[in-house]
Amino acid sequence: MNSPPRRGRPRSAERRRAVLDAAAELALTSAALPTMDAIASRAGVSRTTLYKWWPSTAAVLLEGLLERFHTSIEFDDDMPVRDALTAQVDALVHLLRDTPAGGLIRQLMAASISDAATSTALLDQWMEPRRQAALHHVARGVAAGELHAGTDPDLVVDALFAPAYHRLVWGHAPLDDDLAESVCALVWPAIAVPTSRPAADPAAPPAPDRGEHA
Amino acid sequence: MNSPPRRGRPRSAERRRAVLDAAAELALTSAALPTMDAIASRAGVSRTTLYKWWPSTAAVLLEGLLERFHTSIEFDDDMPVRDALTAQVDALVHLLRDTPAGGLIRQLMAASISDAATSTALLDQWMEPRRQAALHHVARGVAAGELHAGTDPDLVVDALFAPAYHRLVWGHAPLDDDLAESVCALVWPAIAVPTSRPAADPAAPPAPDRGEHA
Amino acid sequence: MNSPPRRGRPRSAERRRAVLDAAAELALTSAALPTMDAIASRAGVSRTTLYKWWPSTAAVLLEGLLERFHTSIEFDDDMPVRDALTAQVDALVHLLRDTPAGGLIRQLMAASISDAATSTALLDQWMEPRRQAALHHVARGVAAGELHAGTDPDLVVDALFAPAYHRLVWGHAPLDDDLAESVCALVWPAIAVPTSRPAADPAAPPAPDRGEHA
Amino acid sequence: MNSPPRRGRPRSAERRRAVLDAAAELALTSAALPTMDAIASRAGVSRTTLYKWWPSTAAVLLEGLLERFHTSIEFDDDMPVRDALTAQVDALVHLLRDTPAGGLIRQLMAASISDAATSTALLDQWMEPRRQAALHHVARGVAAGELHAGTDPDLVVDALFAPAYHRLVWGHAPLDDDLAESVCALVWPAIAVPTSRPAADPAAPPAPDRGEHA
DNA sequence: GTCTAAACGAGACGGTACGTCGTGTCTTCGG
DNA sequence: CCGAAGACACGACGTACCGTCTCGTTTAGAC
Repeated sequence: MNSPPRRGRPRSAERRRAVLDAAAELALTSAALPTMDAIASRAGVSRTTLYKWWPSTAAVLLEGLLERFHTSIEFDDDMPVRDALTAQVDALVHLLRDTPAGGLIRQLMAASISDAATSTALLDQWMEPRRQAALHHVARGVAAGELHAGTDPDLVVDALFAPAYHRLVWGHAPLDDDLAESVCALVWPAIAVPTSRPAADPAAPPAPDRGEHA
Repeated sequence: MNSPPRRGRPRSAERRRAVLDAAAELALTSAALPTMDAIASRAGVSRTTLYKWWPSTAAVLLEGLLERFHTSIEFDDDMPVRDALTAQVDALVHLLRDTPAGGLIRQLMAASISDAATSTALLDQWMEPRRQAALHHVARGVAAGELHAGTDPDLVVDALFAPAYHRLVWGHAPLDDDLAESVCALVWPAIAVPTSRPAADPAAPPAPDRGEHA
Repeated sequence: MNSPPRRGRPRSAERRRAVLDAAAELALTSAALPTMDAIASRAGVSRTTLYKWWPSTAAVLLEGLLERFHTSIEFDDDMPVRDALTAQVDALVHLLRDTPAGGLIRQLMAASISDAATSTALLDQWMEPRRQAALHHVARGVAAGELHAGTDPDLVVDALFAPAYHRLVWGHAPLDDDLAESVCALVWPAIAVPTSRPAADPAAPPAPDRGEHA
Repeated sequence: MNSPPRRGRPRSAERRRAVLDAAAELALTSAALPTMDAIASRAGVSRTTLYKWWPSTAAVLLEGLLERFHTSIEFDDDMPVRDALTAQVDALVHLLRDTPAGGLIRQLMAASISDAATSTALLDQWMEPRRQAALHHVARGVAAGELHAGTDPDLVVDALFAPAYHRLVWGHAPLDDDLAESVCALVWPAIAVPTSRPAADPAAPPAPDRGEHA
């Protein structure tokens, strides 16, 4: 059951770390993707080693990115659906704006446009898990009768997340603190099933929808 | 009022055309940005001439893009606001999906991430005119009382356009024919002032939902 | 006998001067041959004009050189042969060392090595006139019985002039003030017919020839 | 005492050879200095490699030249001084006329005029060793009382060698078989201490010195 | 005085070579 | 077998001059 009796010198974990860190630092201090040369010399590692374990700088960057931010996806199923979705978008906004992830994602998006392998990897390992988590909450909402049955989950999820990426890439507007909340508020009326409570007060019901998240 | 008495050999319009066309063709048949070398030889033009008029391949691509699609922005002020916005988004979706513009925009977005000059140019000359046109319609709607006064125009415009770019870049979902309509429908309930129709149903007003947060 | 009835605008003498001067100045302030571009802009003349009148920078330089130093060749036939030859060599040494001619000749020699046209022009218009003048004096010496009849004039002339050019090009030793005199003294004993002086001391004759010039 | 434990891939000797040969061939079949491009493609070597080891085509040429003709300098101290010097000049004449060295030297002289690095290298590695060897023989002659004590060694050496280079560069006269002998004969009477032979005929001595070589 | 043909200025253009940078592969040695 | 060092081929970069070309604009002498 244990691994086969590995022969030869084992791979050095320190060097892997050094490479991932060096790549991230370089990516964040320059507009363009770092070069293999630069990563190698910054990490104090030979180019040979680099090419042995990663096919491109984008691959290095992606591995570092995923390792650092592998959490930040899961959310409680006990949360109200709207809160859960808002929290996810909000987490993304903070990630993109306040952590190195934003810079790395920018570079990786650029790389993925001209490189199919990067594109696939980035989609599968970064985007899809987050999309699936969001889709899960949407499905939960539909199942619970909180959301209209005809809701297009993909569209809703894109509508929620796209503005954040859009502003990250184009830079024409800031990633505000309340962006997540605002976007959810913008989408919610169209998908939420009106709660059939006493309905006594026509003005009240909608209010709770967002009063507590602002 | 005529042009100044041009000295020297005039610039060749044919060569300009050949370059713009060659660059576009190359960009559309390969994943990565074409090289200056490739554009020059494809266009039958010397590299020197290329560098004389354009600083980078992205600049060539952008000029060709703008020249081909300089229209497609203007919309009738007599249209209902919602129709006007939907038409704009729809025009973008068709441009990105059914014309070379989609491929060119992808490449240019990638380039703009690592090159500030391209970023500025693309934003100013492609994105801003379209954004302004959309903002104009939103303002018109607010002025006419069709949209809530507190509407955040930037957010609304981003919410309308971002999904299309998002799908173009990530490719995780198609640019459907009805994407524009769907996105507008998703956003509309949150921003539209309820028409004083029979007004029989007091539960309808999603409106109060957001009047105060914009 | 007069020139044909010239039509059109005549060539500008000022520009010709400006070009020749600019070329010489540039050649003297840089190790390498000046470029056509540099000459043109320095002279305030268009490149077109330059190419119209001269095929290369070497041609410009040569024309300027010849114009400036077209004299400095002729010497008196009444001078003693040895003095005449010494004076010629001395004139060359001063030209190469104390005037711009040295720098120009260096550049032109370099150019002539890789360009046949320059080579021919330089040989015909610079070297040959000087060689012929020297050969004339040698022939005069032979005719007057001052020099041995078997003297090889070409060899003697080369022996006299070569050291100066050699030092100019290689720069391993200076062009001394007394170089001309020293070289002549070195060659003279071998070619001079001994004057039938008292001839008392058979060992002495060669010594005085160079004792006083060394 | 052995070499340090060489790390990395060792330099390829074949490529070095290929480059040196290609450069020499190109230099000999064209008037101008070969280009780095041409050398690289002729040698089947990448331009990068070329630039890694040599800063210019002149450097390549010089290295090839020195390697091929690194001998041809040393001469026997047992030889009579005059014979030794004549042999040296003769060796140079043959080198310049009958081997590729002549062509290479021409190109290198041209290059050295406009490039200080080439100039220094050519002087130090080609000219100086030969000059020193000649100076050695002259010093030997002075020490042995064969040459006048006041002889200027630099001048004598230049007088001996300059004519050969002069004719190589200017091409106005051929490098004859007997050039070395003729030049030595021309210089000898001025520097040789008369051998105290019978000294019977005071008029004869100079004559034999050159009578037979003219 | 025109007329006119050459000289001239400005600058676009196709080329060739430059020297550099980054890539990815290969070769050799040491841990 | 891992890793370091470094040679190497390749492709693109952006620049410098080259020599040619195509315009428009002088300008002095011929008519």
